[in-house]
Amino acid sequence: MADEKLPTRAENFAEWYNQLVLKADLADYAPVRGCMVVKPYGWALWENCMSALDKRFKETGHVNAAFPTLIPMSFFEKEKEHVEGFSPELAVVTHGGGEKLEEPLVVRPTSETIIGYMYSKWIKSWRDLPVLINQWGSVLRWELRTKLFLRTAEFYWQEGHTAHATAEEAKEEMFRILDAYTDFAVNEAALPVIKGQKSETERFAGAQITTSIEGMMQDKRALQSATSHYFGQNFAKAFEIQFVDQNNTLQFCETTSWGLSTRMIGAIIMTHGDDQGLVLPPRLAPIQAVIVPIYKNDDEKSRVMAVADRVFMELKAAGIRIKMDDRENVSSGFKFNDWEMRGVPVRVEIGPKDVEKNSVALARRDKPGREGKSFVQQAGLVDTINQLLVDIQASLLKRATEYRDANIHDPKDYEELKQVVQDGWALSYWCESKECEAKVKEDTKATTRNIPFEQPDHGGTCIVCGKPSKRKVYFAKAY
RNA sequence: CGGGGCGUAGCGCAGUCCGGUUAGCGCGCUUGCUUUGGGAGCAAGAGGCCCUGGGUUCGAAUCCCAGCGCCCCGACCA
Repeated sequence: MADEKLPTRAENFAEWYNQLVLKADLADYAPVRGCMVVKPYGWALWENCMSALDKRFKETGHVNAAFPTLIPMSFFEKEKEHVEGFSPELAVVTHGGGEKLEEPLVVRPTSETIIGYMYSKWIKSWRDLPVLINQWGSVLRWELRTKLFLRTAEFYWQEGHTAHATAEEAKEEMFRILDAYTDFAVNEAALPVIKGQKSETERFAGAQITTSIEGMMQDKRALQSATSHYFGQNFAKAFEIQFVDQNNTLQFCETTSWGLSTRMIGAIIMTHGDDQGLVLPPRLAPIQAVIVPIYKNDDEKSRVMAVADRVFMELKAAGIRIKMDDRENVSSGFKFNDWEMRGVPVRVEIGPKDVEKNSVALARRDKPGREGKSFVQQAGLVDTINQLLVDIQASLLKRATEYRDANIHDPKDYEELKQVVQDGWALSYWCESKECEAKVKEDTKATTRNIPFEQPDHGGTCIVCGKPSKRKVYFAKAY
């Protein structure tokens, strides 16, 4: 329950975030270091993310399945880059049933290996392709520094794994999913993310191409919100995923994988939240509107509740996710603050005055104080609230987009780049050499986020070394 | 793994330097009454292996030794 105020975002953004997650009742710390418990309210938000994404996966021909949590250790040694990338953060099971295991088992940090192994058994012919499987589950990475939702040891996500006959098809798949992620982020979560390709240093262990969507948080740090990878034949060769093509020739498959995690919830919090607490986009909010009935005595209570109950039934019947706050032991003022902390988009206040005037008071979460309050007729309330939810969704996206654009800079030279990435992003030409990338990181702690697909129609010169450069890249400090 | 901080009621802390009867405070919780349009008030209650183990002492939350755990800042990462 929201029992006291948050630090302001300006005061201490990190602490604002930590306390908000707990006070909005999204999650709690688990007894194991770095692990979190996702509480019912947080899980309801994740469920809404899941169904919006799952719908998009199904629409593009994907099916769900479930692969095991435990993976033989030897699987990780089959792909060189993959093992280098993941071995430091593996959790390993060495005993079972009271006996030491012959081969240690890894708690999956990601499932390319086990799924690759299974695909090698399932795929024989070009007729078996493509295989388009997704799984919803959790994975475990022994992270050294954790933060609720942004980086926990165990986290919930979906991971899609696909196998194709040709490189073209596999790359198309990677982009198709990246587009689905972007559509979800923009139109469901109201996050104006940027699509692009990761640099060689930043890409996934074992991938040939990694693409990502990147969002700007209110502290102007970047958050990689989802990734989609093209592996070429790397995993197919490591796990012998082969098929006979139409010319009766044995070929290796081309594979992809892609994932979006509960980290998305962190992105929503840090993009839309304000000093009063969470602000949820209506399309994903577990509760879209809450009714707070206000009364002084039994007589008022019976009159107010008659109206409140009727309004509740109407809104519910119209498909609005509605909650009645009929708690008797806390004041109205407390309830207002409590629901603001939890980010409910619309609050419906109904008191004796409203009963008399056939009105209700509406408060929209995206606009604080008096500005967000309006007094409307009970008649037509379903339409009024539906419209308000649409408005809020749009205004959150607009606000976040304007904020992002206002904080992306085009520095003139390297000196200016060093300055702007301290409190914003730079979009600059880069020669794509590791040396220049490393220099920026060394000097500023900013890394390349991605090379956006939208590029100017002409090249330029690298902001670091001055050599000719074809494409611009985003530099930013990241989570 | 380096640097810093901290383990005392469900949560947040004081008390520890300088050992001494019954270990406090705020919030929360329980019960009752009054309240309720922006975080209510009063009253009465419940709730403690003072992180663990060992030592010093007539006596340890307090001093000493060892261990465990957590948080923050770095290196590593969705």
